[in-house]
Amino acid sequence: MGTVVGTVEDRRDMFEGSAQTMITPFSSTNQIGNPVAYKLVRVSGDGSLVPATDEEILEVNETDMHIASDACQTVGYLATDEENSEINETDMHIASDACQTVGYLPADGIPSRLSRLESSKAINSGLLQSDNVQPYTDQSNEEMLQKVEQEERLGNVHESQIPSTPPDANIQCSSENNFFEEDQDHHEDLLQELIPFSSNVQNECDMNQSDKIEPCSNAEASPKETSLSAAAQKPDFSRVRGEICLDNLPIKALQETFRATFGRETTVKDKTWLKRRIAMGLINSCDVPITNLRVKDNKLVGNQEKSNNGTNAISNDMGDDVRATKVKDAPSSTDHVNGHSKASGNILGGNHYYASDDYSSEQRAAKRVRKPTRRYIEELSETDEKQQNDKSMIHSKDQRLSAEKSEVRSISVSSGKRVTVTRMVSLAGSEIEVPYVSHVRRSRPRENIMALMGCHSSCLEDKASATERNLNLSPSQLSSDVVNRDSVEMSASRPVQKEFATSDDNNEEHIISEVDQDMEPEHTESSGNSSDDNNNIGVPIMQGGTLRRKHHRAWTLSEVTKLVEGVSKYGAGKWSEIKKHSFSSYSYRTSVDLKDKWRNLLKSSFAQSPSHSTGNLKKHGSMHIPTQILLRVRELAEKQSQ
DNA sequence: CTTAGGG
DNA sequence: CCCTAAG
Repeated sequence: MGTVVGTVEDRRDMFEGSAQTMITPFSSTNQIGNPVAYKLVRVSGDGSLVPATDEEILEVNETDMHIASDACQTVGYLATDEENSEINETDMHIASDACQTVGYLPADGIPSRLSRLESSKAINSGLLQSDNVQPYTDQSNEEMLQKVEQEERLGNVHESQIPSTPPDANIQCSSENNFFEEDQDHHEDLLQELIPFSSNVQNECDMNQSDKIEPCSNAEASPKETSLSAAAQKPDFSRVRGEICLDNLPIKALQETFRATFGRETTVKDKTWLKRRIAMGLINSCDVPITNLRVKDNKLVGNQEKSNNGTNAISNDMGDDVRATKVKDAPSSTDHVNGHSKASGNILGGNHYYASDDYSSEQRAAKRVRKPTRRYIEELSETDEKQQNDKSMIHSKDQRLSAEKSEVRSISVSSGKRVTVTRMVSLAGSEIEVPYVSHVRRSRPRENIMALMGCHSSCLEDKASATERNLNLSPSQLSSDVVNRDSVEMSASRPVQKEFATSDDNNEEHIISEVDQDMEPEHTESSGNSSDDNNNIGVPIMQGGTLRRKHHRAWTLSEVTKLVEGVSKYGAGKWSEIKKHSFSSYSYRTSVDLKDKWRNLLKSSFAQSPSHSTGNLKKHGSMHIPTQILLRVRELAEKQSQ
């Protein structure tokens, strides 16, 4: 790595020193050794950029992050506790629509606010949203860009377009974030875009990283620096891209790039989003067979560009640049993340698309911050468990945030409404980012998930594979990673499942139950059930040995009958006996189950028998147990008690 | 491991 | 159903 231009420090200085908010980095124009300068600009009607006035700036400051635009996403990187708290304190009311802004916060204390302001400003001004936005660049740059843009258009005309993709797991992310609610049009677009990638959480992360990096990238790159500086004078499209300075490109250009990169068109006009996607594609190709290895935590990303070919592209430079960028990141990430070469640092932001992104970027951004240690993680999990018990913890995400100091947290505001805090969880050696949700499940993974997975195998598989791919830090590890896959899937699937289910935890169960019900009929008892626990349910057992919740199995009348018989024969409390004799064929009914069921029967029988003649029927969904049986149960119960 | 109970 | 404390 050679000279670094526009390092964090530089930026900080910028922030502190000048009233100007920096939105657009002059990456291409940066001279080595010169700090990156950002200028706040406004896009005027004709698409030209107008430097922000002091008033505007002030306005921004006053805005305090209340962004009304649609679908804006702001990401704050928190490097320190202070910052975290700061953010927490501040309300981020962002309602946006497809904008995404990322703010970098230096580890030291640079006011998080600034970054936000940056974003908000940009959004407010419409920079991100307008199609014709021209990056604020040098004249030469502008020219170049325009040219490039034209060229790209021409060149890319023939390219295939895939307007929309079938909704899939990705949606989950959006749904999670209330995407739909905000702005449908935009969101739809976004969704479309997201879908393909959603499967790959990691991509998201990568995207973030790249994105994040982008602004600073020029400064970072060592090897390319020379070229960069040279390029600075004469921006060349490829060059620009190589630098990953997508910032300078107009939306159209970005879209083109996107198309070139992913082979399909994008309707998204969100610059940030586009940049991200592109970067993602370049860095981590999800779909690209040529997998690059990315060492998540650290350094290295050997990546290849996806199919940049189409466009002028990103060519080699891109790769290098990216790498360089990564490298730069690497150190920081390495520091905090953990020295483990394993690079367990894969981050999955299943639901929280952005969150994950944030996180990753955060890592990079904040050198000081260290990734949660394993121990820490454990603590966290513990905390979570506690949380369940303690409600106080639950809703106070913010508090938690502040409370957990050393931890790096990413906060993402999606759709402007919710601030999501994520935490890292380690699964099978890989770390996964999990959203902090109030209703975090218990430590135990649910089998339901598996069921879901099975049902949506296609989606899930894709996801899984994608995830896996991404997760793999190094080629060699790929193979080994498979082991982790399960866990990964689990984590990944969760979000997905949510998607399908519409968000409630319970959904999963319901879905499964449905399956069960279908196969359940009484006769099954005879032998079918006996076949085995897993199959019957239709829920494959989880390979990894991950515990999955027993699939909910409704008790059939026959089972109840048998149970009653068993009780009468062997007596209540002899569950193991009963199980052995009467339920030998039902492997899925354990003695505990019998006991529980009996308890329920008793309850219902006593509750209901006193009632009227028709008392058989229970109001609720529970199965109607014939009065006879209930009577018998009562009888037995009384007998037992005696 | 089997039971009982609480969750 | 899950989890756990007790025999």
